[in-house]
Amino acid sequence: MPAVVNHEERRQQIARIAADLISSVGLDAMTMREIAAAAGFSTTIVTHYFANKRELMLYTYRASVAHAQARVDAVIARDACDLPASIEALLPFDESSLKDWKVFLAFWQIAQVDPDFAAEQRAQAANADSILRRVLMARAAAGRGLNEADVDATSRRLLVFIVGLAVQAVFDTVGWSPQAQRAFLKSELRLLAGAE
Amino acid sequence: MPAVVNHEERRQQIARIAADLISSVGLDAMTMREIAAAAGFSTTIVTHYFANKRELMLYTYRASVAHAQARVDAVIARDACDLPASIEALLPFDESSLKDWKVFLAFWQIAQVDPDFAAEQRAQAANADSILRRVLMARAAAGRGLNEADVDATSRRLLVFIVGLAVQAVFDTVGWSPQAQRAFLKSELRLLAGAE
Amino acid sequence: MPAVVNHEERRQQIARIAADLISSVGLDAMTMREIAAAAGFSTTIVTHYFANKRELMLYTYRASVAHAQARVDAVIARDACDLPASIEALLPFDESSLKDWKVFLAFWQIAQVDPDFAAEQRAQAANADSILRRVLMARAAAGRGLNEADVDATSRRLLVFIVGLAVQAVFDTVGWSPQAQRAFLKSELRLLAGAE
Amino acid sequence: MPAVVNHEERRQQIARIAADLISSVGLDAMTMREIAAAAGFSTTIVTHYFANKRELMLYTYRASVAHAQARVDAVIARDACDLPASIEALLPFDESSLKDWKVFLAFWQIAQVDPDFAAEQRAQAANADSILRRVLMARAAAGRGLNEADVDATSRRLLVFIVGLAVQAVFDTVGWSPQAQRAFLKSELRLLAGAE
DNA sequence: CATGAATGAGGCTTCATTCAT
DNA sequence: TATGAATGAAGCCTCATTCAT
Repeated sequence: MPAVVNHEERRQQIARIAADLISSVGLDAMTMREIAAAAGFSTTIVTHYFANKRELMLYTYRASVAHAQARVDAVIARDACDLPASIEALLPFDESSLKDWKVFLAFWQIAQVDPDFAAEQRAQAANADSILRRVLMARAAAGRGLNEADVDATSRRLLVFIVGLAVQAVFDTVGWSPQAQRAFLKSELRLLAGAE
Repeated sequence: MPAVVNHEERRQQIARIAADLISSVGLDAMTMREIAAAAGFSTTIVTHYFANKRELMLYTYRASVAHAQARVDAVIARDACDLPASIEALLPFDESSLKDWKVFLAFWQIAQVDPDFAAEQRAQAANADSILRRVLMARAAAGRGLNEADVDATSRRLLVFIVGLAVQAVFDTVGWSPQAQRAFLKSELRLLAGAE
Repeated sequence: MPAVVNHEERRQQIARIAADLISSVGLDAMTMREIAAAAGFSTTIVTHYFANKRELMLYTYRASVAHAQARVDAVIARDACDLPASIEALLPFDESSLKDWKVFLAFWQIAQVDPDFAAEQRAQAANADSILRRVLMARAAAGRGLNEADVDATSRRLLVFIVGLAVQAVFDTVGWSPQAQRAFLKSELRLLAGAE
Repeated sequence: MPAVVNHEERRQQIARIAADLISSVGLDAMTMREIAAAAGFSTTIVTHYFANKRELMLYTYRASVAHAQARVDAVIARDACDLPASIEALLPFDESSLKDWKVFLAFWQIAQVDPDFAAEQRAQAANADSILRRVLMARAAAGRGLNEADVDATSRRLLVFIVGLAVQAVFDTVGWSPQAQRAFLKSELRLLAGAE
């Protein structure tokens, strides 16, 4: 009997290490060798679980996107109308989400010139947008907040807000502490509410 | 007397080529060889004008920042109170500014782990903020728009808005045409004006 | 299981090739490429077994020192009092020892400015000295030759003699044939014996 | 009228700088660039005075040999029979002669594989030998010391002694201070005198 | 006489990858 | 499944040298 190894689990483990390296030493320093060393494996094993470095990177990118998705899913499962919490789930509020954003930024560089990574980026944006829209619709249906006609524009505004804030927070974790982000978010939402 | 060549001019020429390569084939594909080939020079000449690839990259980054600065300076020289035009000057409205933003995004990946590039990023953010504040102050002094007390919060909001919008525009030039950006900006400014 | 290759053996094989190149075409012409070509391998394999060219050079230096050590050890194992044979084992008497001396001379240039190579040179000198002292002491104990009080001065004299002769022999293999070296050594030892 | 520059003087100046670099940072680090920088000149000027780096190196080698020659000439001019002083003039007794020996050792590496440098090395050895012979002959003629029949063997012995001692002194300037060298030389000469 | 510009060759090293075991 | 061996491509950089001024 061969050694029992959960294939998908291993891929996730490797991708997690890759993400750690990206956020700690940068995308350029994330070499196959470094990943293998950090995992305690031989170099060849990475090739065994991923055909390419490219595939590994795509997998890592998608994994980070999935993390964000999971975070916001958990919020919505609790309260489908909780807009502030949904947005917070998408922002770099804790170490884990900050790492994901660092991965995002790192891959944006590739997404500019690589169709597959660009598609992934687009999918991520579309997904975030649909999440926001769903929450906004739920709120509209519940009579809380704006009417359905403004959902489109508002979700778009919020996405721009989220991306802009997250980028700044990545580079200035001190100035953009969770509290600072929350306060800023609150004022933003107040502004939007007042606009109605 | 040696051959007459403007040293600084050559550096700019090389940096321009580097920026072109970054925005067209990506930062990773921007090799010394590629730059030299694109310039029609030998590989060694790049080292002749830049001690390192690192120095060349820093120079290229700073040059792109300077472009944006020059654009907004031109606007302010015309009318120090023109907030919409100032912001447009900072957004990826044309091919030239779009290229600059692509360079920014590319270097963000490095800025995450390299202190010098991080400093450059911070300087850029601080500079954009001070520009926005100056315009806002001028407007306040002219009695147009908000009072001075809100300048801080507003400039911060605008910067987040600009970054968030620019990032999206880089990845979706079709959806975020200049017209779309301008319309979005107008609604944003209206929102802010209504908030007073 | 991986391909069966004795790691240490390979390193020795590569170092031997390096030494061959040094003595045939010179230290400067001993490039990684040349080594790989001479070994019939790809360039990268040298890096596979040695982290640096520097490490490879140090290893090569040490290997040559070890050769000399092994030669003299063999002599002493046969007869711990055989001073002439011990000295001959340290001189460039045959092709093999001549090659070692060429390697020594080549690395002396580096030892002048590099601490690690300088340390290696010092260790080699100290080692040769201790060998000579041991033989001299054994002879004194056996009642053959000088008394113990003169061991220090004599070993020092012999070392100077060996180095001076070897250097000349390296540059004039014709004038300093093994026979010539042996005759010269004999007269030197007679001189020392007469001095008692 | 062109600028008055003594061609030969310039060559010597450059060679002196080259020798300084060799003894301070090593032969490998003695690049044309470094020489030019140390001289305060442009790189091209070195090429202007020396066709090749090779020519410059040969010139530097010969200059160092000439230094030693000059030192011993001065001694002989004072007293053609002063054997100890003649030998001291050939040993690394002061900073200047030590630097020359460092240059010698550095070029030995090249002399092993380059005919021209090898010829230079041979010429140097022959020259030192003839110097020693001349002094020994003068002493024999003056009735001081050995008879003419032993001149050949003795000069050869002394040359081996000088080279062996100098090499050690280069690597151990502390252990082989001028005093230590002088003492060692005195005992060597006594040994030779006693052998008669 | 002297310069900076420009070149081409080649150096070491690193990387992702494939192969044989 | 997992390994170390081995490869080839490509990276940056340095050097000595030549050219035009």
